[in-house]
Amino acid sequence: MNIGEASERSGLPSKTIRYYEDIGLIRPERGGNGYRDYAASDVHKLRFLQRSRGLGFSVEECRQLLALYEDKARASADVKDIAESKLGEIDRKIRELTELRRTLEHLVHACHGNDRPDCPILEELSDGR
Amino acid sequence: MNIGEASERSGLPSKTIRYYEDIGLIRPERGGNGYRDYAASDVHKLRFLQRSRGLGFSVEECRQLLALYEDKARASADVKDIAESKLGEIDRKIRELTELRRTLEHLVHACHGNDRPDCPILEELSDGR
DNA sequence: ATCGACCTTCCAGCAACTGGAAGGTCAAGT
DNA sequence: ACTTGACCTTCCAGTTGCTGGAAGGTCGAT
Repeated sequence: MNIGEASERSGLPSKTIRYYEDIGLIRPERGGNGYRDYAASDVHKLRFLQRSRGLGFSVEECRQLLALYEDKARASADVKDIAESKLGEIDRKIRELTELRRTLEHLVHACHGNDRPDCPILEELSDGR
Repeated sequence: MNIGEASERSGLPSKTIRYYEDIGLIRPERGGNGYRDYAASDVHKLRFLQRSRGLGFSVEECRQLLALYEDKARASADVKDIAESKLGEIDRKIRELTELRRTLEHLVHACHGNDRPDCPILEELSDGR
């Protein structure tokens, strides 16, 4: 199947699929006309990539997960390790954002938001009390 | 003052300060030797940038905030608008990450994490039940 | 004089794509 | 047979916000 159909079936833009090939994540066959020719198993991998990227795994982590996925003798602990460290990262990000949110909300509440120039937000950014 | 001192006082790496100049956020004087020469007001702006970047504002938003900061006739509502939309963005990100966290945690819990190959995480990534 | 710490510019690279140009191919319609 | 338009190809450049390094100039102290 051509890249357009692989794109539709995997939910990834063609550009992204070509990019994934560039960085060695997939290797589709080529037809006599030079067109890429995707097998069902390629589409399967693309969907795998689409989902794992969507779960916040980096492309490099996806590469590892894909390798584990294809290694029929893998230990599930290896996969779990990756997922757990990603979970930790997500937790860290959520904590950071929540902290940010608190600060910003505090500032927004303190600001009158009228047409006069005095603004606690700018004051805070300026002198960082 | 030289860039090294401006860096220390603002908390921004020299590289970043030069970059901010490149993209037109600040314009320090130059000494006879070609060295950048930062006034106290420049350092003030750099700290402003350091704080607003830290609060999650993009460089372009920082540019707007800085312009408002320098416009003594600004309306505080303009600043509040920017801050509020940023707050909305942060909320969206937190929601997304929380959703991600839930899915990932579910998967991690379902996986035995032993040395056998069966792994619910890979299964989910593969067939996306 | 010379050393090290500073400063300068420029070029390249990170992640993970995305956009566009220039051109080849294919299937359908006339 | 010819043309149209949708598809495909490669390659180059841009995005965001820096960061690293190379090659070279300058400064202050010894």
